[in-house]
Amino acid sequence: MKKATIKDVSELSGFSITTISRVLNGNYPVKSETRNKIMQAIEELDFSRNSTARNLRTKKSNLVGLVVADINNPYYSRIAKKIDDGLFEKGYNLLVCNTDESEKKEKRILSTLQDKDVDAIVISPAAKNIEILRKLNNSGTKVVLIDRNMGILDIPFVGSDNFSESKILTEYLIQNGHKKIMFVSGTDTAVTAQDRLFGYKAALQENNIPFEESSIVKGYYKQENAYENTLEFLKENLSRSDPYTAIFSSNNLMTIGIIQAIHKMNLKIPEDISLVSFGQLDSQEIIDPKVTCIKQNIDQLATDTLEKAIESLNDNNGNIDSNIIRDSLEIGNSVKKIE
Amino acid sequence: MKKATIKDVSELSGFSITTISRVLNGNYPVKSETRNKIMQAIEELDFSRNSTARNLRTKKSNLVGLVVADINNPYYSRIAKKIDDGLFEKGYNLLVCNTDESEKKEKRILSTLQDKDVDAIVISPAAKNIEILRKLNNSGTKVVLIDRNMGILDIPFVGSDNFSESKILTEYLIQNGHKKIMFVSGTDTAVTAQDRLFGYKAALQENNIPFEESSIVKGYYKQENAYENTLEFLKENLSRSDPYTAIFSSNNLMTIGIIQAIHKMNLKIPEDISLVSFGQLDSQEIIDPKVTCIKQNIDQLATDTLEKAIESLNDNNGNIDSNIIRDSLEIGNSVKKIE
DNA sequence: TTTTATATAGAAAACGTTTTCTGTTACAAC
DNA sequence: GTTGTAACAGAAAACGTTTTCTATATAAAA
Repeated sequence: MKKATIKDVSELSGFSITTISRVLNGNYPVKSETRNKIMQAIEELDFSRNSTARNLRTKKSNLVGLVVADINNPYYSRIAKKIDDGLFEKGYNLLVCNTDESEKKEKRILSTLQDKDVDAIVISPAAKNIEILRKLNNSGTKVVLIDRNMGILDIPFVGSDNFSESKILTEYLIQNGHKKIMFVSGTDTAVTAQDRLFGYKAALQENNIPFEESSIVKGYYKQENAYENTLEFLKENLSRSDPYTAIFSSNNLMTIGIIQAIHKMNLKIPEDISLVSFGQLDSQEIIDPKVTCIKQNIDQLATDTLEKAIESLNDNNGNIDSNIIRDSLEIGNSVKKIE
Repeated sequence: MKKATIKDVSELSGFSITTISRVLNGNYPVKSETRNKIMQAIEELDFSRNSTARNLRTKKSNLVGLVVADINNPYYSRIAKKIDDGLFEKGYNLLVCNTDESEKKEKRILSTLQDKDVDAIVISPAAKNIEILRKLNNSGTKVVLIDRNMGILDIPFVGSDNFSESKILTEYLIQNGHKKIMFVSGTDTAVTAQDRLFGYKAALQENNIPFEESSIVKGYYKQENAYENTLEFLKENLSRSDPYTAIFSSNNLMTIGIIQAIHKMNLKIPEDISLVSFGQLDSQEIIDPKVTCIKQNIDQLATDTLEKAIESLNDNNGNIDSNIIRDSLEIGNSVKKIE
């Protein structure tokens, strides 16, 4: 059973292809009698437009690419959901792509998306593929950066003030008496990872606490890596003369890995070690312990991103404004006050 | 800066459009000298194929639609991730769509996907849009059902044996002395919801425990609904002469809502009330309490689904086999043994 | 030598739409 | 009456590919 085309509708109804198209698009006067006959033929043939042909002619795909590290991260899946909902209402569909934090994969994805003629790309860049993004943006594919601006200032961006918030989170630990704070870092190439580290360092410095390179454990924004490397770190920590008393996790996924590592070592939070997290855990309230964290305003982020995306799809005067989301410090019971 | 087309490559290199296409596709002999010159022109122009035009001609979109209730549910996002990874390697991209368990929205989505000429649809149907799915499948768009087979037997399916596993889970409660077991149900239209209910009923019956209609709380597979309705139920439960001692949650999301409701009532699990869940919670091990559940073998499900999808994309002899995933009963500490 | 196959390449058709031209007709304005 | 304008309709071009035909030169087979 082959799908009917406009031509079939034309033949059945006796009107030209042009007129069928006009009925479909409603952008040109058509006698209502004509329209009715055509509608009837459409009904009869169960016709619906082939959007590939349509896209070719109109140079619009009604496709938006969403490029994130991992759709399985609730942070991104919540964003995906909201954006998909909003765009679907506007007639767009979402093409979801996972970079796995790999620069190479991101390159391939962007190239694919360009070939697919997506109208816009919403991306949380894994790497500094700045030139590619800029080229896309200039060639008519609207780009919206989320979460990580990569220092690109001429493309609209929505995300957190990672530096300041990371500093606040670190200060909270310091206020509670912690001086030896281990830092589990994110992907080297991600700007957020750097900014969070800088925020941490700034807090130390302002409080005259020396920064040690050895405080940094690489977690690459991944639960698995955070688990393994934290576990190793904790083992060594046992034999230190001045052990670390707190851990700063750079994102939500790694926090889970870190908690697992702590459990594995039979340590208790916060009695044996304190923990704070940049980014909340999903269904925080049923997790033990309740982790003190920077609670990211994901709904706001998603809403703003959606708005920016739609805006850029509609008009062509590129609005380059950045949109900094205000997150909040949420106090849990994962930090012990020490002297 | 406009994107270069084959025509531009043709003009720059001096060869015909046909030959360019052949170099691109490598399906026809081309002198290596010619090829080199053309490759050079391609490089120079930074040319890449317009896949819309390509799709129109070849009648392939290299697009696969993934239709699920909510990509934000870790169950689905894990599946999405795995399928996306696998399909990307094969040159396909994933179009993610959320039905929100709405039959109407699902209809719109399927219609859109058909217009977009997707090569295949992987769907966990929200409603019994059987005819639509069948029509799609017959018209050349491969369909793979996941999680919910909707009683459609002529379309490949991958999912759990909801009836049996639900029965096992209920029996576990019964073995621990529970007789008054509240059941939080899923979406009425979803087959899984029915099967899980039937499994629960079967277990009661085999153990000579009368089934009461009032034991059922509607949760619609949504955290929010489960929270609210369970909360109400628990309030009433306080004043019962023979209070319910256990709760059976039909899926992972609702389990979270139920735990929240229990916490809200200042009740303790399992001391005050026992809880089992069909479907595990994400990062189970850091959640308090560890919920006894049917742990769904999501990786297996995703792998098998991917395999079936690729298989159906490649050849045309529709393999209709069902693929029942074996899940496991995972014992936590959320069930109290009573006399 | 003649035939047959093979490597190579281009012209043109085709995919299913939208859009640009062109052309009627009817009717108002002068 | 002519002219101008709006409503309506179709023919044909265009979007950027792939594929089918057709054609030439060369090499292998007869």
